[in-house]
Amino acid sequence: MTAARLRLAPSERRQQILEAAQTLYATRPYDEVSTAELAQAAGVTRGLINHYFGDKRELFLAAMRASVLMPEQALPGLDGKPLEERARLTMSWILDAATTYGEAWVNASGAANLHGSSDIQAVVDEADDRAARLVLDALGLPDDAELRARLRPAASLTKSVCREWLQHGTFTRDEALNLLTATVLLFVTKETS
Amino acid sequence: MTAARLRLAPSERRQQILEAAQTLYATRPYDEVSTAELAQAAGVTRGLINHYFGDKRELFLAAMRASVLMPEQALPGLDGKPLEERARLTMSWILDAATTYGEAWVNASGAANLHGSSDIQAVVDEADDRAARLVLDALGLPDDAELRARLRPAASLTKSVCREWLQHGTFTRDEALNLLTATVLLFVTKETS
DNA sequence: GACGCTTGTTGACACTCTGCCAATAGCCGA
DNA sequence: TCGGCTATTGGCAGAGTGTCAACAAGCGTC
Repeated sequence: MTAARLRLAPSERRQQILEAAQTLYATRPYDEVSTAELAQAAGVTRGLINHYFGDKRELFLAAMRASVLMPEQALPGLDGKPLEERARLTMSWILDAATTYGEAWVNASGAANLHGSSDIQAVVDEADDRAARLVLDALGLPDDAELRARLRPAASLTKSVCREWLQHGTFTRDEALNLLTATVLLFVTKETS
Repeated sequence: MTAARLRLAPSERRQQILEAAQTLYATRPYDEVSTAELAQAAGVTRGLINHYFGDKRELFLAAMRASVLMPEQALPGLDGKPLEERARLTMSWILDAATTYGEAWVNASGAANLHGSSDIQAVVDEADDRAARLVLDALGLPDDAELRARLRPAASLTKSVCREWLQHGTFTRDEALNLLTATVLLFVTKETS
Protein backbone atom coordinates (compact mmCIF):
# COMPACT_ATOMS: atom_id res chain seq x y z
CA MET A 1 0.00 0.00 0.00
CA THR A 2 2.74 2.39 0.93
CA ALA A 3 4.18 3.75 -2.30
CA ALA A 4 7.78 2.84 -2.83
CA ARG A 5 10.14 5.46 -1.58
CA LEU A 6 11.11 7.74 -4.43
CA ARG A 7 14.01 10.12 -4.48
CA LEU A 8 13.51 13.35 -6.41
CA ALA A 9 15.52 16.44 -7.16
CA PRO A 10 14.92 19.02 -4.41
CA SER A 11 13.41 21.58 -6.76
CA GLU A 12 11.00 19.01 -8.10
CA ARG A 13 9.82 17.82 -4.72
CA ARG A 14 9.52 21.35 -3.51
CA GLN A 15 7.31 22.19 -6.43
CA GLN A 16 5.21 19.12 -5.80
CA ILE A 17 4.53 20.09 -2.20
CA LEU A 18 3.88 23.67 -3.20
CA GLU A 19 1.23 22.71 -5.72
CA ALA A 20 -0.55 20.43 -3.31
CA ALA A 21 -0.61 23.25 -0.78
CA GLN A 22 -2.01 25.68 -3.32
CA THR A 23 -4.83 23.30 -4.10
CA LEU A 24 -5.75 22.75 -0.48
CA TYR A 25 -5.45 26.36 0.59
CA ALA A 26 -7.56 27.43 -2.34
CA THR A 27 -10.68 26.18 -0.62
CA ARG A 28 -9.90 25.93 3.06
CA PRO A 29 -8.46 28.21 5.71
CA TYR A 30 -4.95 28.05 7.04
CA ASP A 31 -5.63 26.54 10.40
CA GLU A 32 -8.08 23.99 9.12
CA VAL A 33 -5.52 22.22 7.00
CA SER A 34 -3.09 20.12 8.99
CA THR A 35 0.45 19.45 7.95
CA ALA A 36 -0.49 15.79 7.87
CA GLU A 37 -3.12 16.50 5.23
CA LEU A 38 -0.76 18.75 3.33
CA ALA A 39 1.84 16.03 3.32
CA GLN A 40 -0.59 13.33 2.27
CA ALA A 41 -1.89 15.43 -0.60
CA ALA A 42 1.66 15.90 -1.80
CA GLY A 43 2.39 12.22 -1.36
CA VAL A 44 5.15 12.69 1.19
CA THR A 45 5.67 12.56 4.93
CA ARG A 46 5.22 15.47 7.25
CA GLY A 47 8.91 15.71 7.85
CA LEU A 48 9.55 16.86 4.32
CA ILE A 49 7.38 19.90 4.71
CA ASN A 50 9.60 21.16 7.49
CA HIS A 51 12.66 20.11 5.58
CA TYR A 52 11.77 22.15 2.50
CA PHE A 53 9.81 25.03 3.96
CA GLY A 54 10.88 25.08 7.57
CA ASP A 55 7.50 25.96 8.85
CA LYS A 56 3.84 25.42 8.16
CA ARG A 57 3.35 29.16 7.91
CA GLU A 58 6.28 29.42 5.58
CA LEU A 59 4.71 26.90 3.24
CA PHE A 60 1.47 28.84 3.43
CA LEU A 61 3.19 32.05 2.43
CA ALA A 62 4.97 30.35 -0.44
CA ALA A 63 1.68 28.94 -1.67
CA MET A 64 0.06 32.36 -1.50
CA ARG A 65 2.93 33.97 -3.31
CA ALA A 66 2.53 31.46 -6.10
CA SER A 67 -1.25 31.79 -6.28
CA VAL A 68 -1.57 35.52 -6.13
CA LEU A 69 0.72 36.65 -8.89
CA MET A 70 -0.98 37.40 -12.15
CA PRO A 71 0.22 35.51 -15.19
CA GLU A 72 3.09 37.44 -16.69
CA GLN A 73 1.76 36.96 -20.20
CA ALA A 74 2.30 39.47 -22.89
CA LEU A 75 -0.68 41.56 -23.79
CA PRO A 76 -1.98 41.78 -27.33
CA GLY A 77 -0.15 44.36 -29.40
CA LEU A 78 -1.37 47.80 -28.57
CA ASP A 79 1.19 49.91 -30.35
CA GLY A 80 0.03 53.07 -31.95
CA LYS A 81 -3.46 53.08 -30.48
CA PRO A 82 -4.71 56.01 -28.44
CA LEU A 83 -4.40 55.85 -24.67
CA GLU A 84 -8.09 55.39 -24.05
CA GLU A 85 -8.34 52.40 -26.29
CA ARG A 86 -5.24 50.87 -24.80
CA ALA A 87 -6.69 51.30 -21.34
CA ARG A 88 -9.94 49.64 -22.30
CA LEU A 89 -8.23 46.72 -23.99
CA THR A 90 -5.91 46.27 -21.07
CA MET A 91 -8.68 46.19 -18.50
CA SER A 92 -10.64 43.86 -20.72
CA TRP A 93 -7.69 41.53 -20.82
CA ILE A 94 -7.46 41.63 -17.05
CA LEU A 95 -11.14 40.82 -16.68
CA ASP A 96 -10.68 37.83 -18.93
CA ALA A 97 -7.69 36.75 -16.91
CA ALA A 98 -9.78 37.01 -13.77
CA THR A 99 -12.38 34.60 -15.13
CA THR A 100 -10.11 32.05 -16.66
CA TYR A 101 -7.10 32.31 -14.47
CA GLY A 102 -8.69 31.59 -11.17
CA GLU A 103 -10.10 32.76 -7.93
CA ALA A 104 -7.00 33.21 -5.91
CA TRP A 105 -6.04 36.49 -7.43
CA VAL A 106 -9.50 37.95 -7.19
CA ASN A 107 -9.88 36.82 -3.66
CA ALA A 108 -6.77 38.60 -2.59
CA SER A 109 -8.72 41.67 -1.65
CA GLY A 110 -9.85 41.32 1.86
CA ALA A 111 -7.87 41.30 4.99
CA ALA A 112 -4.22 40.46 4.86
CA ASN A 113 -2.83 42.35 7.74
CA LEU A 114 -5.98 41.51 9.50
CA HIS A 115 -3.73 38.67 10.30
CA GLY A 116 -1.70 40.96 12.42
CA SER A 117 1.58 40.13 10.83
CA SER A 118 2.60 41.95 7.74
CA ASP A 119 4.07 39.06 5.83
CA ILE A 120 0.89 38.21 4.01
CA GLN A 121 0.29 41.84 3.26
CA ALA A 122 3.75 41.93 1.76
CA VAL A 123 2.85 39.09 -0.57
CA VAL A 124 -0.23 40.91 -1.76
CA ASP A 125 1.66 44.16 -2.10
CA GLU A 126 4.20 42.53 -4.31
CA ALA A 127 1.49 41.10 -6.52
CA ASP A 128 -0.19 44.48 -6.80
CA ASP A 129 3.04 46.14 -7.67
CA ARG A 130 3.65 43.64 -10.40
CA ALA A 131 0.16 44.17 -11.76
CA ALA A 132 0.76 47.91 -11.73
CA ARG A 133 3.93 47.51 -13.76
CA LEU A 134 2.11 45.30 -16.18
CA VAL A 135 -0.59 47.92 -16.74
CA LEU A 136 1.91 50.74 -17.14
CA ASP A 137 3.71 48.73 -19.73
CA ALA A 138 0.50 47.99 -21.59
CA LEU A 139 -0.44 51.65 -21.56
CA GLY A 140 2.93 52.58 -22.96
CA LEU A 141 3.71 54.79 -19.99
CA PRO A 142 7.07 55.05 -18.23
CA ASP A 143 7.64 52.85 -15.21
CA ASP A 144 7.52 55.79 -12.88
CA ALA A 145 7.51 55.35 -9.10
CA GLU A 146 4.70 57.82 -8.68
CA LEU A 147 2.53 56.26 -11.34
CA ARG A 148 3.08 52.85 -9.84
CA ALA A 149 2.07 54.15 -6.46
CA ARG A 150 -1.21 55.25 -7.99
CA LEU A 151 -1.84 52.05 -9.84
CA ARG A 152 -1.23 49.74 -6.91
CA PRO A 153 -4.45 50.83 -5.23
CA ALA A 154 -6.10 50.44 -8.61
CA ALA A 155 -5.17 46.78 -8.46
CA SER A 156 -6.95 46.49 -5.17
CA LEU A 157 -9.96 48.18 -6.68
CA THR A 158 -9.92 45.90 -9.67
CA LYS A 159 -9.97 42.80 -7.55
CA SER A 160 -12.84 44.17 -5.54
CA VAL A 161 -14.82 44.98 -8.67
CA CYS A 162 -14.18 41.52 -10.03
CA ARG A 163 -15.55 40.04 -6.85
CA GLU A 164 -18.69 42.11 -7.21
CA TRP A 165 -19.03 40.97 -10.76
CA LEU A 166 -18.07 37.29 -10.49
CA GLN A 167 -19.16 36.35 -7.03
CA HIS A 168 -22.00 38.68 -6.17
CA GLY A 169 -23.34 39.36 -9.64
CA THR A 170 -23.87 43.00 -8.83
CA PHE A 171 -22.05 44.12 -11.95
CA THR A 172 -22.20 43.04 -15.55
CA ARG A 173 -18.92 42.58 -17.31
CA ASP A 174 -19.52 45.75 -19.29
CA GLU A 175 -20.24 47.83 -16.25
CA ALA A 176 -17.10 46.56 -14.61
CA LEU A 177 -15.08 47.29 -17.70
CA ASN A 178 -16.43 50.81 -18.06
CA LEU A 179 -15.83 51.65 -14.45
CA LEU A 180 -12.31 50.26 -14.36
CA THR A 181 -11.28 51.84 -17.63
CA ALA A 182 -12.48 55.24 -16.52
CA THR A 183 -10.76 54.87 -13.18
CA VAL A 184 -7.43 53.83 -14.60
CA LEU A 185 -7.51 56.73 -17.03
CA LEU A 186 -8.32 59.04 -14.19
CA PHE A 187 -5.46 57.73 -12.09
CA VAL A 188 -2.95 57.94 -14.86
CA THR A 189 -3.80 61.35 -16.21
CA LYS A 190 -5.00 63.35 -13.24
CA GLU A 191 -2.88 66.17 -11.92
CA THR A 192 -2.64 66.15 -8.16
CA SER A 193 -0.42 69.17 -7.67
CA MET B 1 -0.91 35.52 43.38
CA THR B 2 -3.91 34.17 41.58
CA ALA B 3 -6.47 36.92 41.44
CA ALA B 4 -9.60 36.14 43.39
CA ARG B 5 -12.27 34.61 41.26
CA LEU B 6 -14.59 37.31 40.06
CA ARG B 7 -18.02 36.80 38.66
CA LEU B 8 -19.11 39.20 35.95
CA ALA B 9 -22.16 39.67 33.80
CA PRO B 10 -21.75 37.63 30.63
CA SER B 11 -21.81 40.64 28.33
CA GLU B 12 -19.11 42.30 30.37
CA ARG B 13 -16.80 39.32 30.41
CA ARG B 14 -17.39 38.74 26.73
CA GLN B 15 -16.39 42.29 26.00
CA GLN B 16 -13.31 41.93 28.14
CA ILE B 17 -12.13 38.88 26.25
CA LEU B 18 -12.95 40.49 22.94
CA GLU B 19 -10.86 43.56 23.67
CA ALA B 20 -7.89 41.54 24.77
CA ALA B 21 -8.13 39.55 21.56
CA GLN B 22 -8.30 42.71 19.46
CA THR B 23 -5.14 43.98 21.08
CA LEU B 24 -3.21 40.79 20.53
CA TYR B 25 -4.40 40.18 17.00
CA ALA B 26 -3.57 43.75 16.10
CA THR B 27 0.10 42.95 16.02
CA ARG B 28 0.40 39.19 15.65
CA PRO B 29 -0.95 36.57 13.30
CA TYR B 30 -3.77 34.20 14.12
CA ASP B 31 -1.81 31.04 14.57
CA GLU B 32 0.92 32.63 16.61
CA VAL B 33 -1.40 33.60 19.41
CA SER B 34 -2.45 30.68 21.57
CA THR B 35 -5.71 30.50 23.42
CA ALA B 36 -3.68 30.34 26.59
CA GLU B 37 -2.17 33.72 25.82
CA LEU B 38 -5.50 35.12 24.78
CA ALA B 39 -6.98 33.96 28.05
CA GLN B 40 -4.15 35.31 30.14
CA ALA B 41 -4.35 38.70 28.47
CA ALA B 42 -8.03 38.80 29.27
CA GLY B 43 -7.40 37.66 32.82
CA VAL B 44 -9.44 34.49 32.55
CA THR B 45 -8.94 30.80 31.97
CA ARG B 46 -8.90 29.14 28.59
CA GLY B 47 -12.19 27.47 29.25
CA LEU B 48 -14.03 30.76 29.16
CA ILE B 49 -12.97 31.45 25.62
CA ASN B 50 -14.69 28.33 24.45
CA HIS B 51 -17.62 29.07 26.70
CA TYR B 52 -18.25 32.49 25.23
CA PHE B 53 -17.03 32.12 21.68
CA GLY B 54 -17.11 28.40 21.13
CA ASP B 55 -14.00 28.36 19.08
CA LYS B 56 -10.66 30.05 18.73
CA ARG B 57 -11.51 30.95 15.16
CA GLU B 58 -14.86 32.29 16.26
CA LEU B 59 -13.18 34.62 18.71
CA PHE B 60 -10.81 35.71 15.98
CA LEU B 61 -13.69 36.54 13.67
CA ALA B 62 -15.49 38.45 16.39
CA ALA B 63 -12.34 40.44 17.07
CA MET B 64 -11.96 41.24 13.39
CA ARG B 65 -15.57 42.25 13.10
CA ALA B 66 -15.10 44.65 15.96
CA SER B 67 -11.83 46.07 14.63
CA VAL B 68 -12.78 46.51 11.03
CA LEU B 69 -15.97 48.47 11.27
CA MET B 70 -15.62 52.18 10.82
CA PRO B 71 -16.90 54.35 13.61
CA GLU B 72 -20.55 55.03 12.96
CA GLN B 73 -20.18 58.68 13.85
CA ALA B 74 -22.25 61.35 12.28
CA LEU B 75 -20.51 63.42 9.67
CA PRO B 76 -20.38 67.18 9.88
CA GLY B 77 -23.48 68.84 8.48
CA LEU B 78 -23.29 68.93 4.73
CA ASP B 79 -26.79 70.01 3.87
CA GLY B 80 -27.25 72.27 0.92
CA LYS B 81 -23.70 72.07 -0.34
CA PRO B 82 -22.98 70.95 -3.90
CA LEU B 83 -22.14 67.31 -4.53
CA GLU B 84 -18.49 67.91 -5.26
CA GLU B 85 -17.88 69.69 -2.03
CA ARG B 86 -19.77 67.08 -0.09
CA ALA B 87 -17.63 64.39 -1.67
CA ARG B 88 -14.43 66.16 -0.78
CA LEU B 89 -15.45 66.79 2.79
CA THR B 90 -16.59 63.22 3.21
CA MET B 91 -13.37 61.74 1.92
CA SER B 92 -11.43 64.18 4.05
CA TRP B 93 -13.34 63.00 7.07
CA ILE B 94 -12.53 59.41 6.20
CA LEU B 95 -8.85 60.18 5.85
CA ASP B 96 -8.90 61.74 9.28
CA ALA B 97 -10.65 58.72 10.66
CA ALA B 98 -8.00 56.52 9.12
CA THR B 99 -5.23 58.35 10.97
CA THR B 100 -6.83 58.68 14.33
CA TYR B 101 -9.00 55.63 14.42
CA GLY B 102 -6.39 53.03 13.90
CA GLU B 103 -4.66 50.61 11.68
CA ALA B 104 -7.08 47.77 11.65
CA TRP B 105 -9.46 49.31 9.21
CA VAL B 106 -6.77 50.41 6.82
CA ASN B 107 -5.08 47.07 6.97
CA ALA B 108 -8.18 45.27 5.93
CA SER B 109 -7.26 45.36 2.30
CA GLY B 110 -5.11 42.44 1.54
CA ALA B 111 -6.02 38.84 1.40
CA ALA B 112 -9.05 37.67 3.27
CA ASN B 113 -10.14 34.78 1.24
CA LEU B 114 -6.53 34.05 0.82
CA HIS B 115 -7.48 32.25 3.94
CA GLY B 116 -9.49 29.92 1.81
CA SER B 117 -12.62 30.22 3.81
CA SER B 118 -15.01 32.99 3.07
CA ASP B 119 -15.89 33.93 6.61
CA ILE B 120 -13.20 36.54 6.94
CA GLN B 121 -14.05 37.90 3.56
CA ALA B 122 -17.63 38.20 4.76
CA VAL B 123 -16.50 40.29 7.69
CA VAL B 124 -14.63 42.65 5.42
CA ASP B 125 -17.51 42.77 2.97
CA GLU B 126 -19.87 43.79 5.70
CA ALA B 127 -17.54 46.55 6.79
CA ASP B 128 -17.22 47.81 3.23
CA ASP B 129 -20.94 47.76 2.76
CA ARG B 130 -21.40 49.79 5.90
CA ALA B 131 -18.79 52.28 4.73
CA ALA B 132 -20.58 52.52 1.39
CA ARG B 133 -23.87 53.32 3.10
CA LEU B 134 -22.15 55.91 5.21
CA VAL B 135 -20.75 57.65 2.15
CA LEU B 136 -24.04 57.54 0.29
CA ASP B 137 -25.72 59.11 3.24
CA ALA B 138 -23.08 61.82 3.46
CA LEU B 139 -23.46 62.59 -0.22
CA GLY B 140 -27.19 62.89 0.15
CA LEU B 141 -27.81 60.13 -2.37
CA PRO B 142 -30.44 57.41 -2.09
CA ASP B 143 -29.37 54.13 -0.53
CA ASP B 144 -29.60 52.35 -3.83
CA ALA B 145 -28.42 48.77 -4.28
CA GLU B 146 -26.58 49.62 -7.47
CA LEU B 147 -24.84 52.63 -6.02
CA ARG B 148 -23.81 50.62 -3.02
CA ALA B 149 -22.38 47.95 -5.26
CA ARG B 150 -20.22 50.60 -6.86
CA LEU B 151 -19.08 52.14 -3.62
CA ARG B 152 -18.07 48.90 -1.94
CA PRO B 153 -15.06 48.53 -4.24
CA ALA B 154 -14.37 52.18 -3.57
CA ALA B 155 -13.96 51.29 0.08
CA SER B 156 -11.36 48.75 -0.89
CA LEU B 157 -9.61 51.38 -2.95
CA THR B 158 -9.71 53.87 -0.14
CA LYS B 159 -8.04 51.51 2.27
CA SER B 160 -5.36 50.77 -0.25
CA VAL B 161 -4.71 54.45 -0.86
CA CYS B 162 -4.53 55.07 2.86
CA ARG B 163 -1.91 52.38 3.16
CA GLU B 164 0.14 54.01 0.45
CA TRP B 165 -0.16 57.30 2.22
CA LEU B 166 0.28 56.27 5.85
CA GLN B 167 2.54 53.27 5.66
CA HIS B 168 4.56 53.71 2.50
CA GLY B 169 4.57 57.47 2.28
CA THR B 170 4.08 57.38 -1.46
CA PHE B 171 1.19 59.82 -1.31
CA THR B 172 0.69 63.08 0.44
CA ARG B 173 -2.59 63.59 2.18
CA ASP B 174 -3.65 66.04 -0.48
CA GLU B 175 -2.87 63.71 -3.31
CA ALA B 176 -4.83 60.96 -1.63
CA LEU B 177 -7.73 63.28 -1.05
CA ASN B 178 -7.80 64.50 -4.63
CA LEU B 179 -7.62 61.05 -6.07
CA LEU B 180 -10.29 59.61 -3.82
CA THR B 181 -12.65 62.51 -4.27
CA ALA B 182 -12.41 62.31 -8.03
CA THR B 183 -12.91 58.57 -7.96
CA VAL B 184 -15.96 58.67 -5.75
CA LEU B 185 -17.53 61.32 -7.93
CA LEU B 186 -16.78 59.23 -10.97
CA PHE B 187 -18.33 56.16 -9.41
CA VAL B 188 -21.44 57.93 -8.29
CA THR B 189 -22.19 59.91 -11.41
CA LYS B 190 -20.96 57.77 -14.27
CA GLU B 191 -23.46 56.19 -16.61
CA THR B 192 -22.59 52.60 -17.39
CA SER B 193 -25.47 51.77 -19.70
C1' DG C 1 28.20 -5.46 -11.87
C1' DA C 2 29.19 -4.64 -6.92
C1' DC C 3 30.48 -1.32 -3.52
C1' DG C 4 30.21 2.93 -0.94
C1' DC C 5 29.12 7.66 -0.40
C1' DT C 6 26.02 11.49 -0.65
C1' DT C 7 21.80 13.22 0.68
C1' DG C 8 16.75 12.92 -0.04
C1' DT C 9 13.36 10.78 2.91
C1' DT C 10 11.29 8.62 6.70
C1' DG C 11 9.22 7.51 11.35
C1' DA C 12 8.98 8.22 16.06
C1' DC C 13 9.54 11.19 20.05
C1' DA C 14 8.62 15.24 22.95
C1' DC C 15 6.11 19.11 23.36
C1' DT C 16 2.29 22.42 22.86
C1' DC C 17 -2.28 23.52 21.82
C1' DT C 18 -7.20 22.87 21.48
C1' DG C 19 -11.93 21.61 22.90
C1' DC C 20 -14.60 19.40 26.46
C1' DC C 21 -16.87 18.69 30.82
C1' DA C 22 -17.64 17.73 35.53
C1' DA C 23 -16.66 20.14 39.70
C1' DT C 24 -16.32 24.58 42.10
C1' DA C 25 -17.81 28.79 44.08
C1' DG C 26 -19.48 33.82 43.37
C1' DC C 27 -23.56 36.46 43.71
C1' DC C 28 -28.57 37.30 44.01
C1' DG C 29 -33.09 36.59 45.94
C1' DA C 30 -35.93 34.70 49.54
C1' DT D 1 -28.52 33.45 56.64
C1' DC D 2 -29.24 30.13 53.44
C1' DG D 3 -30.16 27.91 48.87
C1' DG D 4 -29.98 27.92 44.05
C1' DC D 5 -28.51 29.57 39.70
C1' DT D 6 -24.82 29.88 36.73
C1' DA D 7 -20.30 32.07 35.81
C1' DT D 8 -15.84 30.16 36.20
C1' DT D 9 -12.29 26.92 36.85
C1' DG D 10 -8.91 22.98 36.28
C1' DG D 11 -7.63 18.88 34.40
C1' DC D 12 -8.23 15.35 30.82
C1' DA D 13 -8.04 13.28 26.11
C1' DG D 14 -6.97 13.94 21.55
C1' DA D 15 -4.74 16.21 17.75
C1' DG D 16 -1.18 18.92 15.64
C1' DT D 17 3.67 20.62 15.19
C1' DG D 18 8.79 20.69 14.92
C1' DT D 19 13.03 17.98 15.52
C1' DC D 20 16.34 14.56 14.70
C1' DA D 21 18.77 10.36 14.25
C1' DA D 22 18.34 6.50 11.32
C1' DC D 23 17.32 4.65 6.70
C1' DA D 24 17.88 3.90 1.79
C1' DA D 25 17.66 5.55 -3.32
C1' DG D 26 20.50 6.71 -6.84
C1' DC D 27 24.96 8.15 -8.58
C1' DG D 28 29.90 7.74 -9.30
C1' DT D 29 33.83 4.72 -8.93
C1' DC D 30 36.59 0.71 -9.24
